[in-house]
Amino acid sequence: MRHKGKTNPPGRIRIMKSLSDLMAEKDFHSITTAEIARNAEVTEGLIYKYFRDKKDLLYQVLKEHFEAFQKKIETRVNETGSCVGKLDIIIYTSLESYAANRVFSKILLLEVRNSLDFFKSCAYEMVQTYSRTILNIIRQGIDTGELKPGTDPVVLRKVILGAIEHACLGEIIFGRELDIDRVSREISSIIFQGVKA
Amino acid sequence: MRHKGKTNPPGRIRIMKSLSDLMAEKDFHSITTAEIARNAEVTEGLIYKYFRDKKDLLYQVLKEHFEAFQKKIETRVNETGSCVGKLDIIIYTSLESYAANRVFSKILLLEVRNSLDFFKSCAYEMVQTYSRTILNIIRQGIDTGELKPGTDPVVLRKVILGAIEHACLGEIIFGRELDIDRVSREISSIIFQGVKA
DNA sequence: CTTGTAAGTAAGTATTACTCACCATGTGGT
DNA sequence: ACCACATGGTGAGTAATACTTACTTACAAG
Repeated sequence: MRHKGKTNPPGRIRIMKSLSDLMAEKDFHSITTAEIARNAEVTEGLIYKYFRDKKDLLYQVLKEHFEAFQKKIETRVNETGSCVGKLDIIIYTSLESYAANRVFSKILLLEVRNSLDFFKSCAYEMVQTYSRTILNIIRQGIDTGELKPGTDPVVLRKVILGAIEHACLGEIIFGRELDIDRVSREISSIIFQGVKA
Repeated sequence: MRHKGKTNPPGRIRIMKSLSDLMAEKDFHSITTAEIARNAEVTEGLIYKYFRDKKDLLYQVLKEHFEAFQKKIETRVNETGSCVGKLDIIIYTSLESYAANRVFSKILLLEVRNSLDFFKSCAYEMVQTYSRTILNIIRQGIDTGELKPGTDPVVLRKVILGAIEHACLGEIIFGRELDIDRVSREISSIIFQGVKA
């Protein structure tokens, strides 16, 4: 019989912590269930009491992280009224968050995408929330006339999200440094002012 | 003893074709070597005669697709002299290529990234070539004054690549339709003219 | 006191990527 | 002609891994 999710027993917490820790060292695929269990000081079987499978465990760990991230975004965004300012903040905060938390960034940008399961998971719901936040700000900006009328909000969001993610890729993959201030300013400038002379 | 790569025997071709076909149906991780072999009508052992491991096979399949793509980009780009025009073409051709070849796109955008091995593979070399092509065009555009002076070429490239990739994600993952003409025009407009009113 | 259920265990099992020893067929050198 | 040897291919392994199942213990409510 599987767990119903009504309580949060110590074993479950230890397992999630264990995976979270192990991910700092190596990538998800090369972490074994045996290792997770050993590290959490529980038996392998217990993992499957609380999680459908290894991926499900990953998604739940990810979800926790996203919730914290989303909260930070929302409080910061409310510090300004301007739409362009809000988007600036999102770009900056996202880069900052990716840089400060490489483990999760690596998982999000490189690891989870390979399975369609992710896009049905609770973790992906958090991504959608984040994504929707951006879309709402854009729509608002078009309404208030801050952004060019006729701009396609969905495409603009894609450009913003794509820019953010791609900007971090080099750092995540090769461990390169990222000048958050400069790069986020540059991205904002390109998207808001354009690059054509 | 492993294969030296001097010839291209039928078994090898069948194996690559087999994986390529299977990828249209499911994701790489859930395709088994047994399945690949059965589908190619060879034995499992033969796979390891021609490929170091399962991933190596994947990379070689990817590389083949990428070579064709790169050729198309290069001939089209040379049809115009303007830098903005060249970048327009790259955006359009990339979207078109992603849309026309979903299997290849799925591998590139979702599957290969999860392993650091990819970034040392022959397939990644093709990505770098593509990436460098864009960078050179941008640099040229700044020199000729077509693009704003002071633009960071590397960041601009990140924005362009990110926009292209993110634009295709929805289609690849959820099988949604993509209006290539409209979206590529919109991306170009955002990046070149900006969105600030 | 009993009944039910949640927490946790221990010993599997099926599957999977990968290996290795072997066979068959040409092909070139002496 | 005969040997050496590389190439193309086989099939029966093996170790490791994700996941299962049957079980025990603890304990709270009625």
